Amino acid sequence: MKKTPSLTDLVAMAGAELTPTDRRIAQAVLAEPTLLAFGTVSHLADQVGTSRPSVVRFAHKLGFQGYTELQRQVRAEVSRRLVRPSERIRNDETTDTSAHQAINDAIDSVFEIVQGLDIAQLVKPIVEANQVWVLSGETSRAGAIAFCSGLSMIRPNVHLLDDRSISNELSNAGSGDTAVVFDFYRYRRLVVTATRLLAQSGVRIVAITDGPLSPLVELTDNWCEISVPAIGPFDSSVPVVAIAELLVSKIARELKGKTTERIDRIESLWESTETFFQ
Amino acid sequence: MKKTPSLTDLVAMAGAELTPTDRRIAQAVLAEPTLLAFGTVSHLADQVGTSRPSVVRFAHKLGFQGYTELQRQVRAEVSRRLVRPSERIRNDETTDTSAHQAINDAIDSVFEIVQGLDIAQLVKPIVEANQVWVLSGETSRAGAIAFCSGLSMIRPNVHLLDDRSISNELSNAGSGDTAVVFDFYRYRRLVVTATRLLAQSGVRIVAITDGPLSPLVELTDNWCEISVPAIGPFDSSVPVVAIAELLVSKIARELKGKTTERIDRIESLWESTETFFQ
DNA sequence: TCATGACTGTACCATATGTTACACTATTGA
DNA sequence: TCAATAGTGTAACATATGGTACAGTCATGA
Repeated sequence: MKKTPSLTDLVAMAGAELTPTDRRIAQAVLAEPTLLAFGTVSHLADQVGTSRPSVVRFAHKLGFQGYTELQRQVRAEVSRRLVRPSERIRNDETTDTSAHQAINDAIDSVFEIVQGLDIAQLVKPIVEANQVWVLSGETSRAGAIAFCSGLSMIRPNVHLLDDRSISNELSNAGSGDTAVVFDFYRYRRLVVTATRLLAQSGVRIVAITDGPLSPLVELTDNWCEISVPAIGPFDSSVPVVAIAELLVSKIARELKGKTTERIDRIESLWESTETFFQ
Repeated sequence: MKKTPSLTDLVAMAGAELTPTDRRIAQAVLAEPTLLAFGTVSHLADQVGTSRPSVVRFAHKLGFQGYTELQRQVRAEVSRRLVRPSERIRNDETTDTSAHQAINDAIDSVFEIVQGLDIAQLVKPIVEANQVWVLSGETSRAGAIAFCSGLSMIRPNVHLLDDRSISNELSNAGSGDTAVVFDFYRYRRLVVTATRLLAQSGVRIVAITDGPLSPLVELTDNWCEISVPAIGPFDSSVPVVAIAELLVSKIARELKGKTTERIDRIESLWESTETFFQ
């Protein structure tokens, strides 16, 4: 029992009482629903090769008061198809595992971005950099930590800047370096201004942030958008950590030969200082 | 080099020269592109709470001759998404998809644990604690950061112990306190020994670790098992961060009313120190 | 053959829509 | 404090749009 019958259903219902012209319209519209979702009466009429009134009559036959109403119906249908499949499920079953869903969606979108976007754009400056400086806001701190932790294993000269070290260390950065900045809405003033300073001194910027409206975006072309879900009342850093680790793995692949050597070195260093328990 | 820049790209390009109203429009449109694809100037203006001319000006700022042209662009973008919704599967780099799978599985198991296990066992000592001490190994550092960051918002006396502070601070811990320890295979010697010392001085231990064989397990009954997936050649901290944030949200629910007062204080502090950019 | 009815296009209208010019307001800098 | 400027809304306008009445066309049956 559907509350809203689909366009196909409506055409089927109208069925027998459709005139030849109606059928041509139906055919066109079923093949390309955007004609109806986006187009005007005139446009659709032209496409089908008929007159505007015929289109309106078609809408009447389908049980609508006019073209406008039919269009509204089709647009709703199209909108539903646009949202992510998992979201569709969530909307259907109102479970209270919303945090779980939100995180899964966010993770999915992270991988989507990594595959779709030109990730090499983000990786290249980090690989080539003389020194790498990492900055982060509050919710993104965990991501920055994960990034530094991983990146330190595969290349030298990785520095994590926090509130204390930032003012001292900033002067050591210069042309040939790259700064990787993690920050999200309620963008931290200190982080933004520091990034701006770095950009001005010729440091290449790679930004992980939450959208084109972020103040970080205007400082670089190498940025990537991450959506931040909520766990309970707080913003989650899970997706940030995920993208951070993905970046590291991409960089590792790029560095190839040099990488294994360095990891071995670090591992032996750790073992010699008895950092590990087993 | 994209032939047709996406809406996101366009907003990013316009960047700095967007007025506050422009940004409100951009935000609305990025969150819900159908507003632009389907809606009229009036409708969008109403949704955003502005006037029609502002919407048209927004289109101009993005480099279009008018709203109509901007709409055409967005419709094309939306149409593309309708035709091939499986754009995600396009690139099949096996490393990514397997990492994706691994992370999703790990996240799933985290939520299973949280729902299945008696999570109250972990939450209770933290809620009741006089002071909370947080320790972590290397891969779990990000989780510890996330945990501290969240927990500090909702209760006082949360201390993150790192290699430097651990020897000094350890003596401040005692009966009535709780230590939350994150550590995984290749257990960090410093963390394990410190935890043992804490346990001996009557500090309650909550451990997030990787199984019953962990040296942390023999120090407490309040522990929970997390599986660590791999992203490329590295261990991922994503599940640790997830469980950390889930713990925080559970604790927040437990503390209920007491938290709001503290959060308000922190907020006003942030405001007076102008911590944030916007 | 004509009459009937269904089907389709033309002509027209009220309204909604995108757009522009202009006026008002708030903010900035001297 | 005042002038200048950027930002935003009001008013007006030409056009596009959905809708309807009416006329023309075609097929069918007597």
